[in-house]
Amino acid sequence: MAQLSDAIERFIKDLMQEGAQVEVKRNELAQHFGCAPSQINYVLATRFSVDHGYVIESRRGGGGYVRIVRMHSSPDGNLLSALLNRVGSEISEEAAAAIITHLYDCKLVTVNEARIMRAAVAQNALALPVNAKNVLRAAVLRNMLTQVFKNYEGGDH
Amino acid sequence: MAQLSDAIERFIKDLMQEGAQVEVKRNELAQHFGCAPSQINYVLATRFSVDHGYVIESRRGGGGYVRIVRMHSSPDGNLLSALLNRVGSEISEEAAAAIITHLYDCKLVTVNEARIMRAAVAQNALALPVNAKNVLRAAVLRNMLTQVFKNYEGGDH
DNA sequence: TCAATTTGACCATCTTTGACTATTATATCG
DNA sequence: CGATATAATAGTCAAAGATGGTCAAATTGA
Repeated sequence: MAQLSDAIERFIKDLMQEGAQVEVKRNELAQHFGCAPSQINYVLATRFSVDHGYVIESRRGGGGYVRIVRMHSSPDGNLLSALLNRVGSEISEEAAAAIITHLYDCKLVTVNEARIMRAAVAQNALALPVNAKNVLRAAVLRNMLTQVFKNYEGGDH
Repeated sequence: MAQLSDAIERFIKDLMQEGAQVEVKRNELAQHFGCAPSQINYVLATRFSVDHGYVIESRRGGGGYVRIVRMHSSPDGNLLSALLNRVGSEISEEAAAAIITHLYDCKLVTVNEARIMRAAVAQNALALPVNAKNVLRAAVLRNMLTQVFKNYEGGDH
């Protein structure tokens, strides 16, 4: 069997031929392939993860959707994964600041963006026991990093 | 399927093109879209809340109306304290996002900065029980807000 | 056998509708 | 004229509908 997941992956990538993002209805797609809706999530999780260079956005309820966004794939293609990896599950304020500065040095963020990011992961932003702070800081930083690498073409929000 | 709520939101915003306020008849609007009158209230509540920068005024009875007023805030020193106040000790992701969008509308942050900020306060950035998330989110947001206003006064780009 | 895939039951969130309530203007009655 | 009934609006809230998400068990293919 030609691997359902592969077929769905192919289908989505074809849809993305032009444009860095595509929007689908989970249920419609599932019906198109005659499979369980959650199969779609499986494909997204295994073939369109951040490590694969994609970000998924979705919305539930009436008029819901699933949007697959392809991130920059320039020389910085692997940088995100590398950085996310480096951040890991917890990180100190200093290390976080260093990573942010690195982003700035690479011209991936502006001075102001860097400042905002540092503010988000500063000690006093996290009112918790220190070790917990590091876990939290890592989560916040990972989220911001992913955002920085997103590629919205002409997108607006 | 064109998302009734989105269509109504669009319609109202188009009406507001010129002018900071617009007045409509709830029932007429509902009839125009062929929906229940309370649908209008839903749209107003979810897309024209105070956090989104709007205020709703209305009057019942004969000649009744619903007036949507866009708040305008100047980037003066009071806005920061107003916002910090609004954030308080805890805040939901939606409210935080709305505040950030407001900053963007006021040209106090760029699109990218706004995106980074939203990412920093997103649900999945905070791996904790929900109520704790709100407290944390408030702290992170307050820190970023303060930073944004520092940039503004320091003026440096 | 084992890892990848597929499915299904149950959960979370957003939207739409409708029944019931509250308020205000206008017509009517004494 | 003043009190009251009636009509015209808008508001609330909870249930139903429409999507998407999660997780673990079942299945499959190498």
